[in-house]
Parts: sequence; C-alpha cells; structure tokens
Amino acid sequence: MGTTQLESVQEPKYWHLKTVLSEALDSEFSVGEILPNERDLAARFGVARATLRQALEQLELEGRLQRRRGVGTTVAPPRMGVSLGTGPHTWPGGSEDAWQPVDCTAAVPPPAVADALETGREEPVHIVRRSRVSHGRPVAAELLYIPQPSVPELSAGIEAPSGAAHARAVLRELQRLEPERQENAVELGSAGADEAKELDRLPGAPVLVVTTRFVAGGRAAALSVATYRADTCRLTFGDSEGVEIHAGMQGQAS
Amino acid sequence: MGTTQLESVQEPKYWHLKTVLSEALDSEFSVGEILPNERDLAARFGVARATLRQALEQLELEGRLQRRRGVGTTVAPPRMGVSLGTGPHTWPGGSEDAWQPVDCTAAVPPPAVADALETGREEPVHIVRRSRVSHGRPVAAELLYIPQPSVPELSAGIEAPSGAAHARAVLRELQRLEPERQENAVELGSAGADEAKELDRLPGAPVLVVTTRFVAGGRAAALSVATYRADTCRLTFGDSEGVEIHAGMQGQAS
DNA sequence: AAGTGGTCTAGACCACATT
DNA sequence: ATGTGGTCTAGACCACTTC
Repeated sequence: MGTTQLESVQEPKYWHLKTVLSEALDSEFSVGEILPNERDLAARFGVARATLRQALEQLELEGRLQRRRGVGTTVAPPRMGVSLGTGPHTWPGGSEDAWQPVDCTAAVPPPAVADALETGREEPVHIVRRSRVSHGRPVAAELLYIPQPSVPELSAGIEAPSGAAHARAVLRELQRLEPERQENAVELGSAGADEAKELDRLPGAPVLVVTTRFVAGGRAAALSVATYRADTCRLTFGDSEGVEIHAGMQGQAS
Repeated sequence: MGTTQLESVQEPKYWHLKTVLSEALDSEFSVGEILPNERDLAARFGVARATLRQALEQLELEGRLQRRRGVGTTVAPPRMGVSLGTGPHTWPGGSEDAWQPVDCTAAVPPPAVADALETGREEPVHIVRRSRVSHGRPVAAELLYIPQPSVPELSAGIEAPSGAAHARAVLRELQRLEPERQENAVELGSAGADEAKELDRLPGAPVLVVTTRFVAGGRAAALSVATYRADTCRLTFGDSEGVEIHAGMQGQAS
C-alpha cells in the first residue's frame, strides 16, 4: 500500500481516503489479512486518526472490513447469501428452517407487535427466541411472537418451563395450523445491547430487521422480528440462494 | 426536553444520550418539528459536539431524525412502506411498475454484472436508468442491465438516441419475453456520489441495495440494481404493502 | 504489560441554505 | 451576513484481547 499523498481537492478527505483504501484492498490484500493499526495508517496518509476512522467506518458498513477491539482490522470475506424462505409453505419449525430455538417465555409484547397480531395490548403472548447460524457464525437473532389462540393446546401454563424444550413444543403446536401466506418487510436498524451480544457485535451495529407476519385462516398466526448482521449478510428471497451476484455491482457503468 | 444530566455509568455517553433523545422524541416532539441546533444540544447535555453528533447519527440511521446541512435537524416521519413487487409476473415496464425511465445508454457493465447476466465481460449491454418516487420524494435509483439478445429488435443502434424515449422503447421490447421467475437479494450499501445526488442525500448515506435477476427461458433476461434510501424506506414483499408493522418492534419484551 | 480499536474533548474551519 | 450541519485536528483516556 503506497504512501499515496492526498491531492488538494474539493472532496472530503475521508471520502478520498476510502476510495484509496478500497482499491488497495482489492489489489494488495487478501481475505482475513490484518491491516496496519489505525494510528499507523493515519500517520501514513497524513490525516488525523478520527478522519481515518471515518473512512474505515464506511468500509466496514459496506462489508469490506471487519474491526475488533483489542485485535485489529481485517479484510472481510464477501457477504454470505442468507435465504429468507419467503414461500407460503416455509413456516417456523418446518424442515428447511435454519433457526435454532433458544428459549420461550410468555409476556405482553410491545404495542406495535400487539397491533400487528391483532391481539389486545395487554394480552400476553408466547415469545420464542431463536438464533440463526451460518458457516459457523451467528448471523441473526429472532423474536417470534405467538398469540395464545394459535397454540390452543398450550394456553394453560403461562409460567411454563421456559427452556428450549418448551420453545420446540410451541413451534410443534404452531405447525398444526394451515399456512396461508406471509407478509415480509425489511428495513435498516441498529443492534440493541442484547442483540449485539448475541450477534457478536458492538451495540449500535447496523442490522437488517426482517419482520414477517404469518397468516393462517385470515388471522395473524405469528409475528417474527429477525435482526440480521448487516455487515456480513446478503438476504436472498424468491429462489436465489447460491447465485453469485454481489459486491462490485454498485457504481456507474464506465 | 429536560436538562437531564447523565449519571456516571459504564455505558458510552452517546448511547445513553441516544436513549434520552429517543424518549424525548416520542413524548415531546411531533413529526417535522425542528430540534435545537447541535451546539445548543451539546451544551445542554454537557458533552462535546462530536459526542452529541454520534447520538444523532444513530437516530438518523434508525430513521427517527433527518438532518440537512444549512437547515437543521427535524423529526422524521415513520418510514414509508415500499413494495418490491416480487411476483414472477411483475416485470420492468409492467402496469404496476412504480419506476420512471430516465435515460438509456449502451456500455460494458461491471464484471460482476456481466457474470450474473452470463454475457461476456467485454460485451456491451443496454443500461436503463430509472428512478422511483413515492409520496413526492425520491426513494430509489435503479440501473437496469439488459443484454442485447433480450431485445433483438434493437440490436443495431448502439449509439442510440439515449433519452427517456429510447429507454421506454427498450422496456417495451423487454415485455415481449415471457417472464419465468426472478431472484432477489437485498444488502446494506452506501450511496455513491451520483446516487446520493439523485436521492437528495450526502455521499456515503446508507442505502438498501436490491439486486433482481429476471429469468426468462432459462436465461438471464435482465438484471436490476436498485438503491433505496435506507433512512426513509421499509421494503415490503410477499403481499404486505400497507400493513401497519414497523417502528418499535425491536427491543426485548419486558 | 503492551497493543488494539472505542470513546471523548475543545477547539477550528468549511459548505450550504436562508435571510 | 448569519446560522446550520459537515469535516478535521491533536490530543487524551478507556475497554478489550493477547502475550
């Protein structure tokens, strides 16, 4: 990586820096390789550390870098494709289902969730926590809200076992319903303290929040709120999956 | 908004600040209202401006605030739901299609695009630029790559008219193909200088990049790379659209 | 103990929109 | 001309990982 000095331009330094680094990443580094530390890099480019960091943040947001406190900055692998399974017959607990139950509690959900489920705002629901792992790394954390009427066999024990076993039991019951369709939405969010820990990231890290409303018999049978790591994941849906489209497709032609 | 002083905690100041501001936003401000300027806010909370800005950046990322240079910081409206029309029969140029053609050129696409289209890496393709507007605001910019074989009638004129009229002609030709299916992916990106201008944002602003591969007759008929404003958009697919699910569904249940 | 990235400060100046 | 957010600096200290 040359000691390329920044020309005087009417373009923010951090932006130009990002471009230079991005090119260096393509040509002179390989995946997993560690970069020089921030103080050295800043000195090498003749900028303050804060400015250098602004460029690194951008590159991390784009999934090109990975930074870990106490360790260093490494070149990130291309984002992995993660299937959303958006067909009407891919329901929680199904066979393909890549999720792993963690535990299950019963509580009153946030108002927005209650509204989407069309339950009363004070009405407790089952809340199944699940996590999703891909290529050995945690990629997503989910909260699955299930109204009592969706799993009538379990309506009694509210102060239930609350472990992974109970979560599986709830999912099994949910399977008895006949899937009709699902409604999905994805938006940008930032990881809360809890999700951050589960995803092995710092609080505030960018995440893709996928909310799915499962409909059966004209009623909302369940609501899933899944938060995916935005730095490492490319969400696919509509029978893609392994398709080799990503990275480098942004930017104007010629 | 009270002059709540920050307690000494083992939590970053900007994080705590973000929480405080977020609550104030819910209770004491209404959509469109302008906040005090950054210098005043920083002073009021007893922190440096940079720290205050870190909190504001978070809130902007989550779509709660909108900041504009020379103007001020305002409370953002809830994100608008934007349909992705992911059905096999919603093709570019169709009836529902919310996109508006801008122009059309012919050029060699980026390598990653050529690979996805299964064309040669040196082979020029039609590139249709389109923009999408919702509620009077620009929400997305698209580059539609169309191989010559997909629109055989137009294969001759490479140095073509290049205006919106020509773009429409290309889309019209594309309609003659029989839609088979489409493969979609969404990931986080940052706006380039060009896209930023079109989306009325600063370069580097977070965007949701949706890549769609249209398949007809076993071949890739076209590839769309659409960048949506991540701050204002919630992408919906699988017959949602107007569903009132968003905001406030993140976060642990009591 | 040493080295890394993460947080924070108190300033300065710039680009932009409005008046 | 004024006021806004955007960029940049040169430091300091902290939290974390590794040795």
